[in-house]
Amino acid sequence: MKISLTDREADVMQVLWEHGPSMVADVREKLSDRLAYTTVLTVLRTLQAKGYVGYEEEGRGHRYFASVKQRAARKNALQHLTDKLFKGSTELLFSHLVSEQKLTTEQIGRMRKLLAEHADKDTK
Amino acid sequence: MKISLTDREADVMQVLWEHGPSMVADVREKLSDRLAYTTVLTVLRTLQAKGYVGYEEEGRGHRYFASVKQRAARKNALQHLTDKLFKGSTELLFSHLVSEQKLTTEQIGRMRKLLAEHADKDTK
DNA sequence: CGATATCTACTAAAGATGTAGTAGTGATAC
DNA sequence: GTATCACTACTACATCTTTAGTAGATATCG
Repeated sequence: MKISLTDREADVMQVLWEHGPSMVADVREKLSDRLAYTTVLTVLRTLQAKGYVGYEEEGRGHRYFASVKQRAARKNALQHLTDKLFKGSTELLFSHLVSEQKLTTEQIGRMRKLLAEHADKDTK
Repeated sequence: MKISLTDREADVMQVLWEHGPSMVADVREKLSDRLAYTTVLTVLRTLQAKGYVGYEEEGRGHRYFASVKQRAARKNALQHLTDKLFKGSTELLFSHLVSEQKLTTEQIGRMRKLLAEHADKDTK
Protein backbone atom coordinates (compact mmCIF):
# COMPACT_ATOMS: atom_id res chain seq x y z
CA MET A 1 0.00 0.00 0.00
CA LYS A 2 1.30 3.36 -1.03
CA ILE A 3 1.14 5.92 1.75
CA SER A 4 1.44 9.58 1.04
CA LEU A 5 0.83 12.10 3.77
CA THR A 6 0.54 15.86 3.53
CA ASP A 7 2.25 17.88 6.24
CA ARG A 8 -0.86 18.31 8.31
CA GLU A 9 -1.87 14.73 7.89
CA ALA A 10 1.55 13.68 9.13
CA ASP A 11 1.06 15.79 12.26
CA VAL A 12 -2.20 14.05 12.98
CA MET A 13 -0.88 10.55 12.25
CA GLN A 14 2.01 11.27 14.57
CA VAL A 15 -0.45 11.89 17.41
CA LEU A 16 -2.30 8.67 16.70
CA TRP A 17 0.88 6.64 16.52
CA GLU A 18 2.26 8.16 19.65
CA HIS A 19 -0.83 8.24 21.83
CA GLY A 20 -2.94 5.46 20.39
CA PRO A 21 -6.65 5.61 19.59
CA SER A 22 -7.95 9.09 20.30
CA MET A 23 -11.05 11.25 20.17
CA VAL A 24 -10.98 14.34 17.99
CA ALA A 25 -10.52 16.61 21.00
CA ASP A 26 -7.54 14.53 22.19
CA VAL A 27 -5.82 14.81 18.86
CA ARG A 28 -6.51 18.52 18.78
CA GLU A 29 -4.89 19.03 22.17
CA LYS A 30 -1.75 17.15 21.21
CA LEU A 31 -1.16 19.14 18.04
CA SER A 32 1.28 22.00 18.41
CA ASP A 33 -0.71 24.34 16.18
CA ARG A 34 -4.00 25.59 17.53
CA LEU A 35 -6.55 24.44 14.99
CA ALA A 36 -10.32 24.54 15.16
CA TYR A 37 -12.01 21.36 16.29
CA THR A 38 -13.66 21.01 12.91
CA THR A 39 -10.34 21.40 11.14
CA VAL A 40 -8.90 18.46 13.01
CA LEU A 41 -12.04 16.50 12.27
CA THR A 42 -11.70 17.30 8.58
CA VAL A 43 -8.13 16.05 8.51
CA LEU A 44 -9.15 12.86 10.27
CA ARG A 45 -11.92 12.30 7.78
CA THR A 46 -9.54 12.83 4.90
CA LEU A 47 -7.20 10.29 6.42
CA GLN A 48 -10.10 7.92 6.85
CA ALA A 49 -11.10 8.40 3.20
CA LYS A 50 -7.53 7.53 2.23
CA GLY A 51 -7.73 4.45 4.40
CA TYR A 52 -4.98 5.49 6.80
CA VAL A 53 -7.16 5.65 9.90
CA GLY A 54 -10.26 3.91 11.16
CA TYR A 55 -12.52 4.56 14.12
CA GLU A 56 -14.88 3.00 16.60
CA GLU A 57 -17.97 4.58 18.01
CA GLU A 58 -17.44 5.58 21.59
CA GLY A 59 -20.10 7.33 23.61
CA ARG A 60 -21.32 10.22 21.54
CA GLY A 61 -18.13 10.41 19.54
CA HIS A 62 -15.61 8.49 17.51
CA ARG A 63 -12.31 7.15 18.61
CA TYR A 64 -9.84 7.27 15.73
CA PHE A 65 -6.88 4.99 15.34
CA ALA A 66 -4.08 4.66 12.80
CA SER A 67 -4.64 1.76 10.45
CA VAL A 68 -1.26 2.03 8.76
CA LYS A 69 2.01 1.48 10.54
CA GLN A 70 4.38 4.31 11.25
CA ARG A 71 7.12 2.11 9.91
CA ALA A 72 5.33 1.83 6.57
CA ALA A 73 4.71 5.56 6.35
CA ARG A 74 8.33 6.28 7.10
CA LYS A 75 9.51 3.82 4.54
CA ASN A 76 7.25 5.30 1.89
CA ALA A 77 8.24 8.87 2.60
CA LEU A 78 11.92 8.01 2.64
CA GLN A 79 11.61 6.12 -0.61
CA HIS A 80 9.82 9.04 -2.19
CA LEU A 81 12.44 11.51 -1.08
CA THR A 82 15.21 9.22 -2.24
CA ASP A 83 13.62 8.94 -5.66
CA LYS A 84 12.87 12.62 -6.06
CA LEU A 85 16.04 14.24 -4.80
CA PHE A 86 18.70 11.58 -4.49
CA LYS A 87 18.35 9.79 -7.81
CA GLY A 88 16.93 6.79 -6.06
CA SER A 89 20.17 6.17 -4.18
CA THR A 90 19.91 5.42 -0.49
CA GLU A 91 23.66 5.62 -0.33
CA LEU A 92 23.68 9.11 -1.74
CA LEU A 93 21.13 10.16 0.82
CA PHE A 94 23.19 8.60 3.53
CA SER A 95 26.37 10.34 2.51
CA HIS A 96 24.50 13.61 2.44
CA LEU A 97 23.24 12.88 5.95
CA VAL A 98 26.74 12.30 7.20
CA SER A 99 28.37 15.28 5.57
CA GLU A 100 25.64 17.89 5.94
CA GLN A 101 23.96 17.19 9.21
CA LYS A 102 26.07 18.24 12.13
CA LEU A 103 26.42 15.00 14.00
CA THR A 104 27.99 14.64 17.38
CA THR A 105 30.78 12.17 17.97
CA GLU A 106 28.34 10.16 20.07
CA GLN A 107 25.83 9.98 17.27
CA ILE A 108 28.45 8.84 14.84
CA GLY A 109 29.57 6.25 17.34
CA ARG A 110 26.07 4.87 17.72
CA MET A 111 25.57 4.86 14.00
CA ARG A 112 28.77 2.93 13.47
CA LYS A 113 27.72 0.42 16.05
CA LEU A 114 24.36 -0.02 14.37
CA LEU A 115 26.00 -0.61 11.03
CA ALA A 116 28.48 -3.04 12.51
CA GLU A 117 25.68 -5.08 14.02
CA HIS A 118 23.81 -5.02 10.77
CA ALA A 119 26.86 -6.18 8.84
CA ASP A 120 27.28 -8.99 11.35
CA LYS A 121 23.79 -10.23 10.86
CA ASP A 122 24.33 -10.12 7.12
CA THR A 123 27.33 -12.36 7.00
CA LYS A 124 25.88 -14.82 9.48
CA MET B 1 16.61 30.36 2.40
CA LYS B 2 13.87 27.83 2.81
CA ILE B 3 13.45 25.62 -0.22
CA SER B 4 10.32 23.61 -0.72
CA LEU B 5 9.76 21.78 -3.98
CA THR B 6 6.67 20.01 -5.21
CA ASP B 7 7.18 16.69 -6.94
CA ARG B 8 7.06 18.12 -10.41
CA GLU B 9 9.27 21.04 -9.48
CA ALA B 10 11.81 18.59 -8.14
CA ASP B 11 11.83 16.77 -11.47
CA VAL B 12 12.56 19.99 -13.30
CA MET B 13 15.22 21.15 -10.85
CA GLN B 14 16.88 17.77 -11.19
CA VAL B 15 17.26 18.37 -14.92
CA LEU B 16 18.76 21.81 -14.37
CA TRP B 17 21.19 20.55 -11.75
CA GLU B 18 22.23 17.63 -13.85
CA HIS B 19 22.46 19.21 -17.26
CA GLY B 20 23.13 22.84 -16.44
CA PRO B 21 21.40 25.87 -17.98
CA SER B 22 18.74 24.70 -20.42
CA MET B 23 16.10 25.91 -22.79
CA VAL B 24 12.51 24.89 -22.15
CA ALA B 25 12.62 22.28 -24.90
CA ASP B 26 15.80 20.77 -23.43
CA VAL B 27 14.21 20.38 -20.04
CA ARG B 28 11.14 18.89 -21.60
CA GLU B 29 13.16 16.23 -23.41
CA LYS B 30 15.02 15.21 -20.29
CA LEU B 31 11.88 14.70 -18.22
CA SER B 32 10.68 11.14 -18.06
CA ASP B 33 7.01 12.09 -18.28
CA ARG B 34 5.81 13.47 -21.60
CA LEU B 35 4.46 16.89 -20.74
CA ALA B 36 3.31 19.65 -23.05
CA TYR B 37 5.86 22.34 -23.80
CA THR B 38 3.71 24.91 -22.06
CA THR B 39 3.42 22.74 -18.98
CA VAL B 40 7.17 22.65 -18.59
CA LEU B 41 7.28 26.38 -19.15
CA THR B 42 4.68 26.92 -16.45
CA VAL B 43 6.68 24.89 -13.95
CA LEU B 44 9.81 26.85 -14.80
CA ARG B 45 7.95 30.11 -14.32
CA THR B 46 6.64 28.96 -10.96
CA LEU B 47 10.17 28.05 -9.94
CA GLN B 48 11.33 31.44 -11.10
CA ALA B 49 8.59 33.15 -9.08
CA LYS B 50 9.81 31.23 -6.04
CA GLY B 51 13.33 32.35 -6.75
CA TYR B 52 14.74 28.88 -7.35
CA VAL B 53 15.71 29.44 -10.99
CA GLY B 54 16.81 32.36 -13.12
CA TYR B 55 17.26 32.74 -16.85
CA GLU B 56 19.12 34.57 -19.56
CA GLU B 57 17.75 35.60 -22.92
CA GLU B 58 19.19 33.46 -25.65
CA GLY B 59 18.18 33.80 -29.25
CA ARG B 60 14.42 33.88 -29.35
CA GLY B 61 14.12 31.97 -26.10
CA HIS B 62 15.24 31.78 -22.50
CA ARG B 63 17.90 29.65 -20.98
CA TYR B 64 16.96 28.67 -17.45
CA PHE B 65 19.38 27.79 -14.71
CA ALA B 66 19.06 26.66 -11.10
CA SER B 67 19.76 29.48 -8.68
CA VAL B 68 19.64 27.30 -5.58
CA LYS B 69 22.08 24.52 -4.89
CA GLN B 70 21.06 20.92 -5.04
CA ARG B 71 22.83 20.47 -1.76
CA ALA B 72 20.60 23.07 -0.14
CA ALA B 73 17.43 21.57 -1.55
CA ARG B 74 18.44 18.15 -0.33
CA LYS B 75 19.24 19.45 3.09
CA ASN B 76 15.90 21.22 3.34
CA ALA B 77 13.88 18.24 2.19
CA LEU B 78 15.73 15.90 4.51
CA GLN B 79 15.24 18.24 7.43
CA HIS B 80 11.57 18.54 6.65
CA LEU B 81 11.12 14.78 6.48
CA THR B 82 13.08 14.31 9.67
CA ASP B 83 10.87 16.81 11.46
CA LYS B 84 7.61 15.48 10.14
CA LEU B 85 8.05 11.75 10.44
CA PHE B 86 11.11 11.10 12.57
CA LYS B 87 10.48 13.44 15.47
CA GLY B 88 13.35 15.58 14.33
CA SER B 89 15.88 12.83 14.93
CA THR B 90 18.46 12.23 12.23
CA GLU B 91 19.56 9.18 14.14
CA LEU B 92 16.08 7.70 14.10
CA LEU B 93 15.93 8.23 10.37
CA PHE B 94 19.29 6.64 9.98
CA SER B 95 18.37 3.57 11.97
CA HIS B 96 15.26 3.23 9.90
CA LEU B 97 17.38 3.43 6.78
CA VAL B 98 19.61 0.66 7.97
CA SER B 99 16.91 -1.69 9.16
CA GLU B 100 14.26 -1.15 6.48
CA GLN B 101 16.11 -0.58 3.27
CA LYS B 102 17.55 -3.75 1.90
CA LEU B 103 21.19 -2.83 1.71
CA THR B 104 23.85 -4.96 0.11
CA THR B 105 26.95 -5.94 2.04
CA GLU B 106 28.91 -3.65 -0.27
CA GLN B 107 26.71 -0.70 0.53
CA ILE B 108 27.03 -1.30 4.21
CA GLY B 109 30.76 -1.54 3.79
CA ARG B 110 30.96 1.78 2.01
CA MET B 111 28.72 3.39 4.56
CA ARG B 112 30.89 2.16 7.37
CA LYS B 113 33.95 3.50 5.64
CA LEU B 114 32.32 6.87 5.20
CA LEU B 115 31.41 7.04 8.86
CA ALA B 116 34.87 5.97 9.89
CA GLU B 117 36.41 8.76 7.85
CA HIS B 118 33.98 11.23 9.27
CA ALA B 119 34.73 10.14 12.81
CA ASP B 120 38.44 10.52 12.06
CA LYS B 121 38.06 14.05 10.87
CA ASP B 122 36.05 14.77 14.00
CA THR B 123 38.66 13.71 16.46
CA LYS B 124 41.49 15.30 14.57
C1' DC C 1 7.16 38.63 -48.98
C1' DG C 2 4.09 35.21 -47.03
C1' DA C 3 3.51 30.70 -44.80
C1' DT C 4 5.19 28.10 -41.17
C1' DA C 5 7.49 26.96 -37.03
C1' DT C 6 9.07 28.24 -32.41
C1' DC C 7 8.82 30.75 -28.27
C1' DT C 8 6.84 33.27 -24.42
C1' DA C 9 2.88 35.44 -21.93
C1' DC C 10 -1.44 34.97 -20.37
C1' DT C 11 -5.34 32.33 -19.14
C1' DA C 12 -7.86 28.26 -17.59
C1' DA C 13 -9.48 24.65 -15.09
C1' DA C 14 -9.56 20.49 -12.34
C1' DG C 15 -7.82 18.41 -8.20
C1' DA C 16 -5.43 18.66 -3.67
C1' DT C 17 -4.58 21.10 0.67
C1' DG C 18 -5.58 23.67 4.72
C1' DT C 19 -8.74 25.87 7.58
C1' DA C 20 -13.08 26.58 9.39
C1' DG C 21 -18.31 27.64 9.76
C1' DT C 22 -23.12 25.98 10.23
C1' DA C 23 -26.62 22.73 11.05
C1' DG C 24 -28.29 18.89 13.22
C1' DT C 25 -28.36 15.23 16.70
C1' DG C 26 -27.90 13.12 20.83
C1' DA C 27 -26.28 13.54 25.87
C1' DT C 28 -26.36 16.20 30.22
C1' DA C 29 -27.47 19.22 33.81
C1' DC C 30 -30.70 21.23 36.59
C1' DG D 1 -38.13 18.34 30.12
C1' DT D 2 -35.95 22.05 28.18
C1' DA D 3 -31.62 24.60 27.54
C1' DT D 4 -26.98 23.73 26.76
C1' DC D 5 -23.01 21.20 25.32
C1' DA D 6 -20.20 18.09 22.56
C1' DC D 7 -19.63 15.93 18.54
C1' DT D 8 -20.21 14.74 13.60
C1' DA D 9 -21.78 15.68 8.77
C1' DC D 10 -21.95 18.73 5.27
C1' DT D 11 -20.46 22.78 3.06
C1' DA D 12 -17.30 26.55 1.84
C1' DC D 13 -13.50 28.71 0.22
C1' DA D 14 -8.83 30.47 -0.56
C1' DT D 15 -4.51 28.80 -2.12
C1' DC D 16 -1.40 25.64 -4.36
C1' DT D 17 -0.44 22.11 -7.82
C1' DT D 18 -0.61 20.07 -12.25
C1' DT D 19 -1.57 20.22 -16.79
C1' DA D 20 -2.39 22.51 -20.92
C1' DG D 21 -4.60 25.78 -24.52
C1' DT D 22 -4.62 30.21 -27.06
C1' DA D 23 -2.72 34.46 -28.61
C1' DG D 24 0.87 37.07 -30.11
C1' DA D 25 5.74 37.88 -31.31
C1' DT D 26 9.69 36.55 -33.87
C1' DA D 27 12.49 33.86 -36.89
C1' DT D 28 13.00 31.00 -40.97
C1' DC D 29 12.19 28.86 -45.49
C1' DG D 30 11.32 29.00 -50.09
